[in-house]
Amino acid sequence: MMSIYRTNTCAELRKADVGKTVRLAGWIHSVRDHGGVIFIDLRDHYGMTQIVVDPEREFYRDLDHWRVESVVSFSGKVVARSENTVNPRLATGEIEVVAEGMEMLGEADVIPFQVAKDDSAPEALRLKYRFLDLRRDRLHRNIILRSQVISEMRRYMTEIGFNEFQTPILTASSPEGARDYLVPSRLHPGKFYALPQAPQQFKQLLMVAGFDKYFQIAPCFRDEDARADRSPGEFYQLDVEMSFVEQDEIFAVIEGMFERIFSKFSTKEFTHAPFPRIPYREAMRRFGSDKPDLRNPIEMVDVSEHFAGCGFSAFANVVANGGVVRAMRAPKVAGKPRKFFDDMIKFAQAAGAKGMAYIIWNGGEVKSPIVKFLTPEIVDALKVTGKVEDGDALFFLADKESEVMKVGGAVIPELGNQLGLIDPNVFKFCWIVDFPMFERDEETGQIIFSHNPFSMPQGGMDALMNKNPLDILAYQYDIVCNGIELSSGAIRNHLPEVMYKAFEIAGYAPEVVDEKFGGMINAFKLGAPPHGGIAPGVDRTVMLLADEPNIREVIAFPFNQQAQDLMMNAPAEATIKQLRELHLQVVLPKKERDKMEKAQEQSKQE
RNA sequence: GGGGAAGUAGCUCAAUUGGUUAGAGUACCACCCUGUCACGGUGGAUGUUGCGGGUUCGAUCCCCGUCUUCCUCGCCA
Repeated sequence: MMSIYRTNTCAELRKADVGKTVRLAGWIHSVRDHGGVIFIDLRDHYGMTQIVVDPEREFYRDLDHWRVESVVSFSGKVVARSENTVNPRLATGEIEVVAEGMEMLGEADVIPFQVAKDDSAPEALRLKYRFLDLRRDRLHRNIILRSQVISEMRRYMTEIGFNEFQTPILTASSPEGARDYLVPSRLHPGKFYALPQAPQQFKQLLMVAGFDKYFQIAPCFRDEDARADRSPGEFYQLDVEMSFVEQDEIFAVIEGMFERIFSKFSTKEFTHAPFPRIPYREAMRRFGSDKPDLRNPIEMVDVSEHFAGCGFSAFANVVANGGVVRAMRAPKVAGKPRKFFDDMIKFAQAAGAKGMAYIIWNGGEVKSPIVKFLTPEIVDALKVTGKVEDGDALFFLADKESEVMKVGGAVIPELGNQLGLIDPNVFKFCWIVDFPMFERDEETGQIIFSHNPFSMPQGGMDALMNKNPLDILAYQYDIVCNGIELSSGAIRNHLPEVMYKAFEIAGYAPEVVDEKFGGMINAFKLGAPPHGGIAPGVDRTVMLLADEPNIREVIAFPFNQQAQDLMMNAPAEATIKQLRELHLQVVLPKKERDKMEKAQEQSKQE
């Protein structure tokens, strides 16, 4: 059906349309008033078309303003532009529309920041006027990309036999994990629903129900603080669960999904399946991180044996006391000024290191503050172990292993960035596998679950009965791209006996397990298939594809860092009536009370 | 909850060592201009320098407090 507002979009008209009478509607992107002739760029979702207006036209004389971002519709004739006025940067640049009539559909006031030009407005303002910000090219494209990525995920999952399900948004609080968002119940005074942190239990129950292959573009809610790559409040994940599978079968599904998405929506190179699998402990040892950026060639190698009993007592003592010395090779830095090395040491110290040593190999000479304490044999051995080439340097960290890993995890990306070793034009994926099932709490000394208590321990019951708990690995994995964790997943523990035993090791009696996870355990007692899954983050995936450093740039209506919606003014106070219906009473912390009293005083004075 | 950075016109920024009338670009308003596409030109209006206090003859600048925003640590099965 023909629209009364337009015959064509602003991206459609070409030379072949010359002579047609058309009607276009959109936003006034820019106005160039030359006195005798006025050019208007009319913009809609699809593109832009130049409108030519004769100022003698009645509709022009009657109008006070051509204020940008007003919504108007123009009728007129499509005309070919003369050769020297064609705009090759515009898809419609070979034609223009000579306006014969115009209708103002939605006049705009003065806008708080520019839409047409790159006006770097502060984020709070952009969030308050998000609808304006979303008109801007970059953000508009990001949100479209997000929509297309989600469509493609659905298409892929459906094609390979998965069914999409919906799970409850109002559900029960889960006792472990992140902080929940709670929703008070009106019918049940004093009781609360919780918004799901993830549909974890539901998707497992769908497997127990025999549905075999589940997916959902699932909203998840966590009341935790924000980061650049973590939006507070809510986010979306491609939630996946499969029955009768082993880890590798899940990997194949997800690798296929990422291959599909990244080949379709990015021109950059990316890792093809199978993605490298790196055991957790190896990743920590080599990169000091369980989300390594594999674009960065720098990693740690153990050189403890070379420093054991050496003349550099600071390092020799660390080794003698059970610590480690690890080296990181910085390629082609021999020409760098002293300041580079001093700054790296300062950086390491800020990350918690007591210090950082280095040795530079340059044209057969060795430069280093510590070399005078070392024999030539040790220096040569370090060169071999560190795979040093002439012009390279080694940086050394010595401490307890956990400290060295922590500092190395900070220094490695910093070195990679500073030395320009990270190629922005590739995506490097990897799986981190074999997470430990248990770890020792450093403060209390107790054995605790190190990640997910519901993962299947490798070796099953036998391992739980006979192995040192700290040596037991779980079928638990992460997928990482360019240093960003896209998802965790696991083969689940579907055997009640194994579950009770795992919880027993972590210090939970069977009654406690029944009380907290009774629903799941009962389901597992009535015939549960082996199953597992994963849930790659949609926001982070789009962030990578759009090359955006901040997750808010790929979310249409994000919270700010304080978990507020500045446009809708959320969260907001509830009315007395609402509170009464929900049987709630608000008790503000003192700080907030003081703030409110102050605000009330001020409004009284006014 | 801790640490860091920032806060000056609607927006982006400047303002010498603390110095007298706080400037520029852009947006806005008026006028001029028939081929621009970030059009150009002339002129105009626009400020509680986040807020409160202190030091000083004098504070955008120094000090204290406070608020806001971003980044970060904790947190994120």
